[in-house]
Amino acid sequence: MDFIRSMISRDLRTGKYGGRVVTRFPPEPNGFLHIGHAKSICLNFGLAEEHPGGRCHLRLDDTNPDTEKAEYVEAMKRDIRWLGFEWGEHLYHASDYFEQLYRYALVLIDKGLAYVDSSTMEEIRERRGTVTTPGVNSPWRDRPRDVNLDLFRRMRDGEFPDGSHVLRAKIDMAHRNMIMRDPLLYRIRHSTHYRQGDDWPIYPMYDFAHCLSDSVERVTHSLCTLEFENNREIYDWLLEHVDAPVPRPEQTEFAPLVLDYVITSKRKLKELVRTGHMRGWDDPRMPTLAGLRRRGVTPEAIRALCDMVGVARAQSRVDFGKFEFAVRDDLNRRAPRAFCVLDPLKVVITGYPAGREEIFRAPRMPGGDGRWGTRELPFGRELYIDREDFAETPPPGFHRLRPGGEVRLKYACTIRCDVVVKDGTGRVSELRCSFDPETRGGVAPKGRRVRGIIHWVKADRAVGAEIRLIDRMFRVAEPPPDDIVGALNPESGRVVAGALLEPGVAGAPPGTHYQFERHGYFFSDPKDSCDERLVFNRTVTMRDGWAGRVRNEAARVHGTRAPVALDDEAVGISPTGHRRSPEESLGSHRDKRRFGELRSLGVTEAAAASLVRSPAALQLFDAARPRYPQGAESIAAWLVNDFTRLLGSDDGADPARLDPAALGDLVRAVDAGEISHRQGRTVLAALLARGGSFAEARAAVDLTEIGDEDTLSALLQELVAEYPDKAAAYRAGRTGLLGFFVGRVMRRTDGKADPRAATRLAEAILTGDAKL
RNA sequence: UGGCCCGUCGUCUAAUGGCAGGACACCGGUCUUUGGAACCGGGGGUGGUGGUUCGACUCCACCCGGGCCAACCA
Repeated sequence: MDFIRSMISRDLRTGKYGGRVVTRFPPEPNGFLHIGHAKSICLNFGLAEEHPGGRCHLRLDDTNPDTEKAEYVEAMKRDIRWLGFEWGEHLYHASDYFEQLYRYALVLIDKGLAYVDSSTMEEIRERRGTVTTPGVNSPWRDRPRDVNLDLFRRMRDGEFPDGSHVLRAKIDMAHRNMIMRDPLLYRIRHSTHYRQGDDWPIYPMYDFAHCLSDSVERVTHSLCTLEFENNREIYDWLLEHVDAPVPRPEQTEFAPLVLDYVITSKRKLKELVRTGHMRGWDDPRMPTLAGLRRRGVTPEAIRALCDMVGVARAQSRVDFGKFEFAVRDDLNRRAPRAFCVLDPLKVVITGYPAGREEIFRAPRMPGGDGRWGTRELPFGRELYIDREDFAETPPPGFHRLRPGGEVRLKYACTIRCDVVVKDGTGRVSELRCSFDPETRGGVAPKGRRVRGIIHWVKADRAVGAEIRLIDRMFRVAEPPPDDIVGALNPESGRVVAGALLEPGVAGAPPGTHYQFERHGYFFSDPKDSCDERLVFNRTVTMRDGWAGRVRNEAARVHGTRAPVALDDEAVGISPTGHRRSPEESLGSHRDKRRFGELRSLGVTEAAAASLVRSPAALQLFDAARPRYPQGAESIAAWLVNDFTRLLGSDDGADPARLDPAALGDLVRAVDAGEISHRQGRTVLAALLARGGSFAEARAAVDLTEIGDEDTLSALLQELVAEYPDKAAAYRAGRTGLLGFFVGRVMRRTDGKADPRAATRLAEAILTGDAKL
């Protein structure tokens, strides 16, 4: 289960959204959906399907009139449905909320939280500062509320030209998050919107429109990709300050799908289409859903890929092999087999009468249950095989046809190459072969096994076809963003005009999948293929074991790889060549002095450095010490470890509630052995949550500990009986399993068992030394 | 140079502080009328250094590496 599904389960358990799961898929209709969107679609719509009563809205995020078109909306709907998802009645447009959004903006202005800025674009940019320097306030920042209200109304009424004013949130021009430096909320744009026409001269910005649209639709989980992490702060800020109804939607980010050899920038894809490098959004080389569909990739394969890739926050890059696997795995089940000769080489069966024809039958699907039936393969004196299935000087391991060698024509018979005929240029133009009638239909008499098996077609019965050998779009896995065109794979659209197919393929309607045996999976082009001219796109090649062997052979010949030099940076050493101590990473002299004092008190190096860096913890340290003067080292350790941890993980923990005296007492009690470290942690959590003295907190929490040997051994005996294989594995040397048994004891006792006793007993019982 | 986020087999991804597991790729084998498919088996991993803990992929600190943010785009 991924982290988003875990989060939703948790929300369902705690009733955060009253049991509702409402997601949304919010594309901007400024281009076509691509494989990257597929991940988001599968996630959002998948989540809705998984939960009873769950919904996923399709919302067109159409707040920029200059880039959006109705045709893109239609394409998006088509592509989402093709993937197998349905939004039902929940089709929305951000542009339908313009009136509501406008009113929300008035609320912000009214609260003094938004203002009309009349600076130029350049001025705004300059005053924003940089990531390391604060911005400066706009001279228009303190306009009176009524002026703002009036100006904004007039902006809405269309009184001002583009770029003359913007509406901005009034937050903080020195904010460390650049996005929070008075973000723009509205801009003036006298453009015709594809749905709203000329009704609106002002348009909301993404940050303003998105959170509010989510809120209007009562979305619960607003999922987006990692690059919006920084925008979460403004998302929450806006919902809070317009007093959006609770519970409010919450944004969660996940890693986008990044696939080797693919780009998913709509802007760049659009550019490739515009410049004619691609023949449209649905060019079969394109990573768009329309392109993939036309190439023959199935929605099932795309969904399988998304399942394989998972959902996480780590930046990741998916191996292209995963995509290919998903496609092959699906097509293997659904694509009937056929013979296709891409590069024909004539074969004359010298012993076969010229006018004669016989029919061999072959299964449409191999190894199957016969439901797919059989196909007919006419055979005669003149055939074609693929040129690459013959080698005049075969490389080692090659077991297809060679001069004097034998090969099996699949489903027909074995032939032997007797004569190689060449044309004037020295190129092989024809093979004269003899055939063995005994081997007809695949019978192999006398135990004579022929290793090579190749496909073929009968010369006068084959049907011609155009085959587009679609290949990966780029030559390199990670095309450089500044030179996409230069990285294009010139081979990705290779066209073979004169391919020959077995006759049964002749009537294939557009949009039919085939596996052309030994070549790969192909799909008759939905647009260009017709009865008069068959056109097939290669969806994916077969997995190529031969290529792998050739590769290995080459590696063997070229010797072993050079040893890899470990560079210093990779092993965590600074460029200056030495490892910095915690002390050295301290900045000021004051900090260094404090560090020295702590060290002389007996505080460890690591703890001292941490304490110096954390003023709040340091203050607690100083205040707690009088209560336990000898315990400097322990107090420091508690502060930098358990205390910091509780602050980071527990929402209810408030350091202000912690009485330093209680902390001192706590640490002393642990050191004195009055309570265990574990129990100490429990008490500390209580102290952080509710305050009070050590004695009070200690009395308030349940500190019972099961140390009783009889109870623990009985439990362990049960566990050993329950998991005999684990116990055996432990005895066989998998000592890591001790933790498994101890863990189970802890779980069964609700965390109350004494882990030391449990560990000791588990060891004794497992090794059979159970005299205790 | 700031803030936020992220580092687990080659790749993607799991593991309430308690067995480092799965998938793709790779290698080997069985079978096979696709150098395909199927089936079986194998190797391979927690970025580094400290710390806390009975026990750390998980918590703490620092270091190293990567990503995002300075559009009147989304």
